[in-house]
Amino acid sequence: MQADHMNERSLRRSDLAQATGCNLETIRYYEGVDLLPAPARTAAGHRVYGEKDVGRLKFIMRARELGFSLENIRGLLGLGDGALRSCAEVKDRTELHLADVRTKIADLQRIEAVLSHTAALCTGEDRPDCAVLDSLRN
Amino acid sequence: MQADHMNERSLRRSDLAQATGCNLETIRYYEGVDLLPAPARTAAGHRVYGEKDVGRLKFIMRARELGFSLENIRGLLGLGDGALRSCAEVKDRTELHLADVRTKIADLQRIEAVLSHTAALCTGEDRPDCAVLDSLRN
DNA sequence: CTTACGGTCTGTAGCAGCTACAGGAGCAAG
DNA sequence: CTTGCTCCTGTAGCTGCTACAGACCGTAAG
Repeated sequence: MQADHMNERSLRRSDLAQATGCNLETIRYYEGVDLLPAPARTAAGHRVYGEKDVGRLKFIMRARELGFSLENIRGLLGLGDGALRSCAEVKDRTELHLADVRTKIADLQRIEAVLSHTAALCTGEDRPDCAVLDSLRN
Repeated sequence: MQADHMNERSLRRSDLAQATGCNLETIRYYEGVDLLPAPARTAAGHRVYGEKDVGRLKFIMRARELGFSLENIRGLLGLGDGALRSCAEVKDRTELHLADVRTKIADLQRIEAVLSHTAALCTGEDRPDCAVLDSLRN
């Protein structure tokens, strides 16, 4: 990291990784799938990033933590099919995603119920028959 | 489907798919990854299945529905590193998986909380600023 | 100046767990 | 015999990375 001209620091790829907590290779991957813009290069071809890239990558990572797909994030970033027009569109996408998350929670809760029920039936003894296997066999 | 010799019906791959609800190609895939045994073949090389295969595939599918990985299912089926010895081992695996499921539920619930909170802040108006995006930007 | 050690570059293969094709052969009915 | 379906194999694609190999580059020590 070194001073550039005014207040833009120049970051190497490893600096960007460090600044965001993102994996080094993932940065290159995100560039490849058009989530991060192709950065400037040094004469030798090394990528040079700035503060804007830090912000954008952090945005992406936070959205990933919330379970948005890369496709969805492209939408949130205003890429893809035309720029995002309004708050209303973002809200729509968010609510669709929220519905998805709620469905997943419900599914997992059903699974949790079945698993905890059958596990409770297990004696834990050394016999070869097993309540879990029986329930899977029907 | 036709009578074989005694009470074993012979099933083609499509019959097995139909009988279990499994995708046709997935059956071949499961054979490739050693979840289903390589079946007998007709003279022309077509796979021939029996009732045991139906049971085994149904077992696999039910375990998949409960979120077990193929690796785990191999374990439950007594493949992999030596046959499964006892009910106790199955119970162990089940409880490990159960813990995993509970962790995923907790994660998704945190996500749900954040998403529903930020979505609620949205006015849904046509202005370009957005509570969701702001929260992602920090 | 040279040498060593790291960083960076590219492209590609690998992970799970399928799904879907292409291109060829077989089989049953009309 | 031909039509139309199934079946066969192998391989590529999907998501979201991660991890190499092999080639450069850049810097600091000796």
